[in-house]
Amino acid sequence: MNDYLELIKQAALTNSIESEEITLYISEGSFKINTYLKNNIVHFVGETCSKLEIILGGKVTIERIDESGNLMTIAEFLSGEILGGNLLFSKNPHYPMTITAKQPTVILEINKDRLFQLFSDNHEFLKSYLEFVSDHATILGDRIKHYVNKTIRESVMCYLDYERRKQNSNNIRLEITKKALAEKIGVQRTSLSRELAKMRNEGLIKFDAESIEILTCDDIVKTVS
Amino acid sequence: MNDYLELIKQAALTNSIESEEITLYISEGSFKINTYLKNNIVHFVGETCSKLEIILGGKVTIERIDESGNLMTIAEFLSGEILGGNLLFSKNPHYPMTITAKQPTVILEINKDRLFQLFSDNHEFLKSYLEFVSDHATILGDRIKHYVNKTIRESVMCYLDYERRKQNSNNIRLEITKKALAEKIGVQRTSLSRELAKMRNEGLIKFDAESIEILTCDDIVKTVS
DNA sequence: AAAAAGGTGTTACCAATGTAACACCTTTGG
DNA sequence: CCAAAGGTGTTACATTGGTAACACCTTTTT
Repeated sequence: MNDYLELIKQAALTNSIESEEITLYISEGSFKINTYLKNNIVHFVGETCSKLEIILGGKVTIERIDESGNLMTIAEFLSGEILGGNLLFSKNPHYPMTITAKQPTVILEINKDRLFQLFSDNHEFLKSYLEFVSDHATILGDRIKHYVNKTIRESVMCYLDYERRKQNSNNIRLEITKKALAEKIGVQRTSLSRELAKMRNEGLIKFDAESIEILTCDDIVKTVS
Repeated sequence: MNDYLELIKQAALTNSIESEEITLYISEGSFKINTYLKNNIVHFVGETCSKLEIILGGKVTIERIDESGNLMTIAEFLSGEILGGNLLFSKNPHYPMTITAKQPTVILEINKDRLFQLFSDNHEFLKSYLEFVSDHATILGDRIKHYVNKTIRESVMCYLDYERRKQNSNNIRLEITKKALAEKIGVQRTSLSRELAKMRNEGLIKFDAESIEILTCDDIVKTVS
């Protein structure tokens, strides 16, 4: 249990709460720790959201399955991020999509009443909470923009640009499979494959199963406005 | 000025604030009233958001113009709704898209510090605020789902279903022009026109310049899941 | 009333992308 | 080590929807 306390103190949202308080809240049940294994479902689509959750470790994704059974990853949340922040106080507090753990995941659950109490007692906490919720909402907004990015090439460029900065190299190691990448950007695997082949023909990239090398940065800068 | 006070007392978010307080806030400048004419720009894309705004009357829309100059209406906000609620406390508080008044519009502007103070002083207000922000975020979420609705037919079905319920009739009077409808669902006018023609050929609808009549409800129910 | 502006309907053409089918790898589990 | 499962690359085909061009209306402006 103490290692959980440590994790809670590390999370940006909860680090302004005293350890003794945390212990108290856990013992009285208004804070709770849940653990999930890989591919466990954290929340089903339509489930009522009645608690705020903070990811203490691991990774969850929000996925959408359309009528034809195609999978699309809408968002990915890692340690320190919150779930349900936008839902909890909403008039229609139902998870709009299924949330799944993609790795062994530890989640802290905060009861709604306790949360509201924390807002009143701890202005620092309220400030962090608002910041988190706001950032999430803008992430969702970006996501819209991202989907308005309609061509596959644009989506690929976005991804490459992001990874290029992250890995600080033009030779990008693929941390996920191409199949997963296709799901991430919401296109067919074969269409992604085709577009990558086109980009190779045009001399923009080189690639194999494990990596993509960017040959001309100019176009990326142009495309990713 | 008194008529504004009246409007402020009517808005769901602010109706828990006492009239005297409101008057005080206005006189000290932490509340401010702004008015806009039709097609005035309320906020430019990229502008920093430093205040919360409440629409007291009129209508604003959030529009996106893509590289090719095509217009798409992302959202529409009416009296009582708030602007900037998701931005204000965000780390990157810039309006992601331009906000335009579509009618003569009156907006109440609340200073960030005053807002935070109100959260502390008035828990009812905090609750309403959280509810508003949450609902907005979920609206944005729906909007994603809406854009994932990729075929024009699906978007049209959605619109027809919505209007059918609203007007309580299968013979739907078009309150907006077809051009505007095309912008609303983010497609070319001609493509919408073509799709409507197809649906007419298939015996699903009849239409003219002012109305669309739904002939078979079944498909709508099937399409709009 | 004449002219200009803007909405509407239609169609030929084309680019983007989903679908399906297949061959070929690599990884995993018995 | 072998077989099954799952990722990868490729291509022919069909559909969707954007573009452009035009004719026809209605509304607004002068």
